[in-house]
Amino acid sequence: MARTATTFDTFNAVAEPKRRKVLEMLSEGELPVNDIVTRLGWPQPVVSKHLGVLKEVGLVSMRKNGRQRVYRLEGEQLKPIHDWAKSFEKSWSERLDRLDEYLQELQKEESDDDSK
Amino acid sequence: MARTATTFDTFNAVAEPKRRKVLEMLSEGELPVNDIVTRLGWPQPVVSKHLGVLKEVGLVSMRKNGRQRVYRLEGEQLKPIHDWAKSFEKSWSERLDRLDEYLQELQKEESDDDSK
DNA sequence: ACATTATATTCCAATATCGGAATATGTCAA
DNA sequence: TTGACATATTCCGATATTGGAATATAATGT
Repeated sequence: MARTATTFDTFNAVAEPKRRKVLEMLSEGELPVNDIVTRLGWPQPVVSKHLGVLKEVGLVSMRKNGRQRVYRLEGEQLKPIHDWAKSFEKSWSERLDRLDEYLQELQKEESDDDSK
Repeated sequence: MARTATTFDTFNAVAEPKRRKVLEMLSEGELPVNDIVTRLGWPQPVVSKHLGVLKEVGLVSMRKNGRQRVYRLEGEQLKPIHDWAKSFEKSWSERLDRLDEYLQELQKEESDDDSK
């Protein structure tokens, strides 16, 4: 068996750097394909293919406007990734917690000084 | 050119469902390989290989203990993913914002009723 | 009907993947 | 040293990927 298909889920779709770039670009508003092509400077088929993958997993939607196809970000689809990563938050915030405690202790000492 | 290497970055490493499973398991505490093997029921080489990828990108670290190798989660490495996804938060919270407004409006109407 | 514009699709080569089987390496114990 | 245990590595087959080139499709204007 080979690697999990790219179109299988959001995690795979987003693993490709170029696709993340496209999503970032679309986060500022919907865009027709050609705008993405000119802004990013990639060959048009490359852009279309990546948009195809993103559409397949629901990360973008498409609307026809004349002969243009306007793509729009569907950001809710990124929430599962956010939530999954966030579920590990504890493991990177522990250090900050300790820093917090330290700072609180400093403050306490300061107010002790004040009360003198 | 083929797909971006799995060992290239965290996003790719985490795109594989089995590797996410391993990370979730390690989030409860460090474990030697064999514990992971028996808990997940996967062939030992499969587990070792996935651990290898995770170690390569720094998502886990390893410590020798006798003939065992104990793996530990390095959760800070997931923060970039969290932050990236969070940067799109606006696009999925807008609906909720609107829902909030709606609910607040409902409440206001209710208290108007109360005041009658 | 035809040319033009905008985009998608197909075919291809090079490459990287994942899992399985077998085997190698490393560590301890007797 | 020999054996048992824990884990990593190598080799392999089947498959999916990405980008490029060429081409197909679709919509518009003349």
